Amino acid sequence: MNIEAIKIACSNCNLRELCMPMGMSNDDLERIDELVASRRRIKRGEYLYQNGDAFSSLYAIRTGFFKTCITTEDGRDQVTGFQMAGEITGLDGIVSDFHSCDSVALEDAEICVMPFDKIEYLSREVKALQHHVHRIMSKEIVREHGVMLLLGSMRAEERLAAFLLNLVKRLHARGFSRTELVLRMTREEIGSYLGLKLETVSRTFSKLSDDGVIAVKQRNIHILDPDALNLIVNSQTCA
Amino acid sequence: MNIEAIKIACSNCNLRELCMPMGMSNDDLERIDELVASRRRIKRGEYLYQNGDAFSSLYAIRTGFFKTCITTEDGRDQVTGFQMAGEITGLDGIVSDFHSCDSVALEDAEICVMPFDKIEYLSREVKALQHHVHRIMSKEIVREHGVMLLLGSMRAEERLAAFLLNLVKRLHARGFSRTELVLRMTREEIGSYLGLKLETVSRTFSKLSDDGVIAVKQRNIHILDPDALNLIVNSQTCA
DNA sequence: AATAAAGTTTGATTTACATCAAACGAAGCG
DNA sequence: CGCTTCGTTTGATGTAAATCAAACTTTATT
Repeated sequence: MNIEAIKIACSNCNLRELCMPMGMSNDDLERIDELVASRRRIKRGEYLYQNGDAFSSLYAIRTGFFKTCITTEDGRDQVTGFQMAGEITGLDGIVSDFHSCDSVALEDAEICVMPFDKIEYLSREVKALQHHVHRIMSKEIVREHGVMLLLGSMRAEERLAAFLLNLVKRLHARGFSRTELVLRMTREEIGSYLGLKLETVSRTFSKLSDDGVIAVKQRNIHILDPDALNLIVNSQTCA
Repeated sequence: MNIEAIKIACSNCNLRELCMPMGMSNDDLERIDELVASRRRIKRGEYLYQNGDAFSSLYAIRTGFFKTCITTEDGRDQVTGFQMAGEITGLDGIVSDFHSCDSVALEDAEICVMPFDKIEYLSREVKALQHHVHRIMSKEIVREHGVMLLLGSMRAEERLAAFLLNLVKRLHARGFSRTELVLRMTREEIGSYLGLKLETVSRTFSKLSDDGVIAVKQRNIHILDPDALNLIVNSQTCA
C-alpha cells in the first residue's frame, strides 16, 4: 500500500461517518475503499457537473460547499439544494443517465468521484453499502418534502428561519458552532432556494436582526436566540 | 402454480412495464414474482401508511389514486405528491425506518405490498431490479426538483398549467386520453400541492376556462388548447 | 326525499412580497 | 491604489394571491 492509496482511502477519511455506512467489518471496509476512483479539485464558480452531462458517478464532498440548480429554457433558475462536506451529490443523474441539474462550487472544493457502476457492483456484495445508498436517496426525498412544505406554506420570515436552523444543524454535526455560521452563498442564491427575491431575503435578515434574534455582519450570522428562531418556524402567526 | 399465485404474479400484471424493470430473463421474472408478499385494498379516505408508522414495505399501486402529505405540529399541511396506477410509494420511510408522511387513497384502490427486505435481498441478486430501484428513487428526486421550481418561481396560472400537463401526460402513458382527465382530488388538495389557496385554484380554473384553454365541468377537465397550456408554462410573462 | 355536510365559485378587500430605484460596501483587477 | 464589478441594503410603489364572506352545487346521511 503506497502513500497515494492511503491518501484516498475512505477507511482513513475523517468524513467516513458522514458519507459511508457504519459498523462494517474490516473486510468490507477495505472493499469500500475501491469505490473512490479519484479525487477532483473544483474552484469556486466551477461546475462539478451540468445539466445534460452524461451521468457516470456520484460525488462525495470532502471539502467545500456546493449548490445544485435547475435552469429552464425560459431562463428561470431554481436552486434546489446546498451541499457541504460529507454529503453526496449527483443522484439526479441516475434515472436518465444524464444530469438534469447543475452542481456549482460556491468555494474551492475537493470531491471524491465514485463511479456508479462500482457503487452498484459493491452494493450487491456489501449489504451495508446497499442499504446506505438507499438511505441516502430516501433522505434526499424527505429533505425535498421539507422544502416543499417551506415553499408551499411558509412566509418569508419562517422560510429564512428554517433555512438558518437547517444550515447550522448540519454544520454542528460537522463540529462547527451551534450559533455561528458563515453563509457561502449570496442573498440571491438564498432567495432562489427559498422562493424569495434577494431584496426580501435582505429585508428579512434585517428584520430578524432588529428583533435581536440574530446578528448579521455580511455573510457572518450569529444566532442570538435559537428558541425564538425555532418559534418562528413552528408557529404560523395566523392560526 | 395455483390460481392465487397467478393472480398476484408481476409477470402477468399489465402494469409490469410501469413498475417493474424491463428486459429481464424468464428466470429473473420468476424471482421478481416473489417480491409481492400480498395485495391490499384501500377504501377512499383510508391511509395506506401514516407519519410515524414503522417502515417495512414499498407499495406498487395497481388501481386507484393516492396523495402523500406531511402535517406539521402547528397544523400546517402540505401535499407532496399524487400517485396513480403503476407508481411506487413509501420511499420516504427508508431513511429512518419510519414513515415521515401520510399516504391517503383518494379513491378505492388496490396495492401490492413489497417488503423492503425482500427488495434489498433480490436487488443483490438481480441487477436489473437493483438499477430499477435506484432509478425509481432518482426519478422521485428529479420530480421534486420540478415541484421546487414550480413552487419557487411560477405564478398561479403557470403552476396549474404545469400540474394539468403533468397529470395528463402520466394518464396518457397509461392509455388514457391526452386531452380529457378527471381530477381525483379537491381544489384544496391541488392548492396545497401547488402552494395556493383553494380560491386561487378555482379562480385560475375559471380564468383558463374563460380563455378557452380548457373546459371545466366540476372535476372533469377537457384540454382544448394543449399548445396554449404549454406556452403558459414555458414563458413567464414578465421576461 | 329531506337534511346536512362537503366542496366550489365568485366578489370585495387586504397584505405580503415583488418590482423599481438608488445608494452604499466589499472584493477583485489592471 | 484607484477603479470597476458584484453584492447588499433600504425606500417607494405596485400587484398577485390571501383573506374574508356569501351564495351555490354536489355528495353524503338519516
